Amino acid sequence: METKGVVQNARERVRAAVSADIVAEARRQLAVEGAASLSLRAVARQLGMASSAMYRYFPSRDELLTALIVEGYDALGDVAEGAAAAGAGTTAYKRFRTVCRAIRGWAFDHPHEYALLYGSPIPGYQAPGLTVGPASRATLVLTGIVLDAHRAGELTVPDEPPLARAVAAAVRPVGQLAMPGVPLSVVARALAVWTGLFGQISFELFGRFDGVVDDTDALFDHAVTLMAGQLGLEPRPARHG
Amino acid sequence: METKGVVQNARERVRAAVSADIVAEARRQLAVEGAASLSLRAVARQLGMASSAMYRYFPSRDELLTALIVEGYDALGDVAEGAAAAGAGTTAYKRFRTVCRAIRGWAFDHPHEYALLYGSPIPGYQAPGLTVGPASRATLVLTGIVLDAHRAGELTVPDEPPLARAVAAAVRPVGQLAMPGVPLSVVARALAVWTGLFGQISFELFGRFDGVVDDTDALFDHAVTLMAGQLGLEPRPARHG
DNA sequence: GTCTATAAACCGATAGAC
DNA sequence: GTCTATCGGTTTATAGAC
Repeated sequence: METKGVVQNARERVRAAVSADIVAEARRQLAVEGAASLSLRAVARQLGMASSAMYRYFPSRDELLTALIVEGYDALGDVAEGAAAAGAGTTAYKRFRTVCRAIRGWAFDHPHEYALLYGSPIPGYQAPGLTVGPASRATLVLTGIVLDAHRAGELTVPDEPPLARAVAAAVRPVGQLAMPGVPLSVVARALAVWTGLFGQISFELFGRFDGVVDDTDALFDHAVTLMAGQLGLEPRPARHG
Repeated sequence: METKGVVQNARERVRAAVSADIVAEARRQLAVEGAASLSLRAVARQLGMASSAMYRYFPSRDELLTALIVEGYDALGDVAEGAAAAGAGTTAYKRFRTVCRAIRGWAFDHPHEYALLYGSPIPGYQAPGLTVGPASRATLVLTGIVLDAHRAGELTVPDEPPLARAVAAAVRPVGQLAMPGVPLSVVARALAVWTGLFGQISFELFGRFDGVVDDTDALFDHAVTLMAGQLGLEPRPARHG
């Protein structure tokens, strides 16, 4: 029993190592070529393996893609969480800026991975359920800042007409899940900021600003300022109310 | 001379017709399969042509892609301009809503074409210069609304700290081009709204709201309301000042 | 300008020996 | 679990007859 256990552990370890090599090489190719032209054969070739050997590790190309997607979401999640942790103790406003900039930084360092996560869907590929956990990490960091700000009284609830009933119903579930206690109007704004942030990054990364705006660094910083304002996050926290 | 001219015209007409057929079929396939798997051969097969015959019309796959992109921008531009024209005479606020909804509607009717225009860049494909004209049509409709609102005094210039110098410098050129006379702070907000609009549509279309928000219709309408507010467009125009 | 034929690749996936 | 060999398909692009 003991021996078999050891062997099995050794085997599993080797298997895990090879599996990691495959994902690493796939990620390398993704970074160069993009997701569309990722192929099992090319990965196998580069690794000196037979293409058929891949199927012991990934039953299909889509499984490999899923692994890459999960890895990407986790990498981005790490970055976002790290930035938030580094900003612990400062204002929510400052933390928000830091996290936004960190997310953008990761996107620029890994453009193809970013495109894999937030760009066009890959035709014929359906993401399995296990991607939703890692996918929500970066988002939860942002909503967490809003939640913290609200609890700390650093959040100026905007003065606006009440939400239409359909809007309130639409945002209530995600609000209760990610920002319990935060007014639904702020939840709706947080969703708009969330899409705005990734819209900004995507526009930059996908070249939509080419020939329109040169200094996209400055533009991004200003966009983040506008987003913070939309959320009611002020540079100097308002008096607690 | 005359005869030759007629023949040449007839030839050109046939050529243009076949060329249009090719683009139409390619667009049909794009709608089903997505841009990544668009192939000259498949188009030829469906049209009953030899694959080699395609090269008389499009010297490479990229040229066909360019034709599709230009066609897509023009279709979206038509929709946006049509919506703006239909809203002529009403408030800028209303026109803005109508145009946003029209753009979203087109995107949902042509998801793959939208992805081609506003999704991940296609690896290895470089858009030639002649796409920038059609590409800017929809955008100019949006900036045109802001410009009109400003001229009509329907635009409440937001109360905010002055722009950082780098931001002002970054947005000045596009402001002078698309919204001459409009304060740069509003130009910057218009850019943010522009990215926010397409970010919202992309998030919806690419499934980023799946499991987060169900009623994306209501969410979109509310997002547009927030955007209008950001621009200083109010449902009831403020007193001219 | 359209055709056949072909070159020279590529792909995912599987069968079966070892 | 890795290999060879293969199936059955795909692609872009070109050559040359008609």
